[in-house]
Amino acid sequence: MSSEDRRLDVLRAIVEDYVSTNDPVGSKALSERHSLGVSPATIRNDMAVLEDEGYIAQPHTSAGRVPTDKGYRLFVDRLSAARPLSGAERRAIQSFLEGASDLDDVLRRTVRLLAQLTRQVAVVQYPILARASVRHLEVVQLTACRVMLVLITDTGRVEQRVLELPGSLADDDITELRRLLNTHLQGRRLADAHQALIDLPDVVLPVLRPAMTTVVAGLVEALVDQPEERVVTGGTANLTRSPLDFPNTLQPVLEALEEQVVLLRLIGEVDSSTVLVRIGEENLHESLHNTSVVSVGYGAGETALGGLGVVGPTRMDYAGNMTAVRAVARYVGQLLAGS
Amino acid sequence: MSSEDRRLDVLRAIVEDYVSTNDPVGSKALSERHSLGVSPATIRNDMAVLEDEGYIAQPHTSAGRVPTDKGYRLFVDRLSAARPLSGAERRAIQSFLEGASDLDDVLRRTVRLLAQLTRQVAVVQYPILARASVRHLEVVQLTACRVMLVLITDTGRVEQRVLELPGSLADDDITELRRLLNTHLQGRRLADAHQALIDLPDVVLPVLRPAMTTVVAGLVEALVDQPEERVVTGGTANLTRSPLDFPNTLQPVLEALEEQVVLLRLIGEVDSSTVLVRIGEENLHESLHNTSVVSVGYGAGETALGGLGVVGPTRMDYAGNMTAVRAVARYVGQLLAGS
DNA sequence: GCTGGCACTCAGGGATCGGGAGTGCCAAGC
DNA sequence: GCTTGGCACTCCCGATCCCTGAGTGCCAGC
Repeated sequence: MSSEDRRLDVLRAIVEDYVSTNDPVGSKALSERHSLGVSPATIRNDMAVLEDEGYIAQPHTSAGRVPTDKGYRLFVDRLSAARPLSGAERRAIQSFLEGASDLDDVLRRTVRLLAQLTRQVAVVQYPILARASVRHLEVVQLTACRVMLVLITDTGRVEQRVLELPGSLADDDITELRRLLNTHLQGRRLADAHQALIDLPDVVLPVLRPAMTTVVAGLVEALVDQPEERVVTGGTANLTRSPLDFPNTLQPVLEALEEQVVLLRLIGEVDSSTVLVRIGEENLHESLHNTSVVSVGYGAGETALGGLGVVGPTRMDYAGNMTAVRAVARYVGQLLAGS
Repeated sequence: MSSEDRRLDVLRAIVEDYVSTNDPVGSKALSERHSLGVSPATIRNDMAVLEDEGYIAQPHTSAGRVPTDKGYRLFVDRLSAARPLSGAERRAIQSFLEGASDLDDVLRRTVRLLAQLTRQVAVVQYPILARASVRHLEVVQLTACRVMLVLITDTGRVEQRVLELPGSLADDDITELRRLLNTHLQGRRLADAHQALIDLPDVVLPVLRPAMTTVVAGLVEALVDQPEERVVTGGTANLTRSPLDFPNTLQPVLEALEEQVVLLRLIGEVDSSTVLVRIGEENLHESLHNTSVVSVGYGAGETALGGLGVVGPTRMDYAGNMTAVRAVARYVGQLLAGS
């Protein structure tokens, strides 16, 4: 084992100890708790090097060392074998998710499960509209010239939208509208639906044309141009578990977690199915500079249906959380693909 | 002015000062900041009486006085004229709520608005299903023997439910099912729909009977027996604004606020349109024993469509919050009635 | 390159102490 | 009989000080 390797071991040990105790860790304690095979003095030398390289820091002179963001980053990158799920966890996941009826229910359970498994704040994104395809499009007349469009996707999402029509429509017209929309859109991916929608007003009876134009405009705007992505969060109470992690910075974190936009950027950037870890200042949003985010895409195929993940202090159990996030994503992916 | 009246004035002054400063308030400071027309010594005597009667308490000997739950209660009960909304607030409400498209949007904006106006945690309940009536019921076929029921109510709620049918159905059967359900249910209140539903399988062609029975059972269970009520919350970051209010008790409060059940009991018990205030231990849920809840029903008619309110420290601006909650409820009521 | 020894540095935790705000009580006054 | 000024008393809070102990960096020896 080269001295380089041992230094990495020391870093790993520091991270592990610090994560579990929340105290700056010193050379003596390290040599006692881990069998590194060298004396505290040697560890001290290694620590000095690690500090020079920016992987650890000491809060004040004569205190132990604490991993920096860069240190956590190296630790995470070096994380080789993911800890497998325990049987209990496996059962927990299954029993938690089975029996869910609709999409809302599935995601609510998922976020709860994830928060419970990781003891962090959990965030789950609804299946991305753009990547879903149309299962059904319902047109419900509210008043003479107001209709509600209800879109149902193959991922189970139900989106509604109220539109004001230029003129009043009869029942038959509504039926015709519905029929046309469905024959042209059913099975199509929303991302590809734009052209089909644009062409629709031309194939319609002149009487219906103004209405159809409005409906198409509404659909394009609401579902293609600015598709409304949604997320659910849970377990925010976990942020307060160790008050030391967020001395005075809890408020901005909570505020950030209430912003759908922020969360979407946090969780929704996952393309593939590899777990993504953002540590401390790697997060773009300033309020989250002392949090870490572990996220992954879920979905059956190669492109993710959506993302999910957890947010917590940089001092978190990365290995455990990565395993949990990955496992939950797989289960949810199967569940949603099967429905 | 009797001495009894003056004591109430003293109590009011104590509450006001304590709410704004968060410091136990003493007799001298009180006589300086309020023109009570008597000397500190007299105020001390009144305070002694108020303490005997349990309206105020001192954290420790030789400290100022702090209102007790009972004191806040008396203060709130004595609150006569509600402070009118300022023009700015009025405009804020209108601009915040206008332009909302669908129900989700309205409620999201409402909760945000309420949190912003009161600087507390805001909770808004979705219109209660049982008090809504059916606008449309859609049946969407997922696979040969799985259908998704989508209920749209007159309050704009869209509820989905996936059902497993006993046998496979053809397209025509689905259409017939949909037609039957809608002709029998449209316009009916969900609370009254039970009987109509039960009778449905009998008026249907024998081929459809098993499917109809399943659908009816599903509907009855999901929408009448255990209607799924929902709430949205916002502004939880406000809980951390004054860390002194929840020294170590923030976690249980956050946990309680994540429980739909707890929130529903908190907000959903409003029947009329009078503002309800729950102070400290008046709240049934133990974790909320040092919070106060201000809630009211919203809705156009005499029976509330749902409830909304705010949760905050017992040391809150009751008058202001009651006004804000009442005003927002009125606007939301109008908005939902008009759609 | 590892190790034991040693001097040095501070953060954190009592212990001490004084100031100041607040109280309760009492006797005098309107 | 209420109100008021005076006065002794209480005790929280913040500042100060000290000291202990964990931890470090460096150096000489193996």
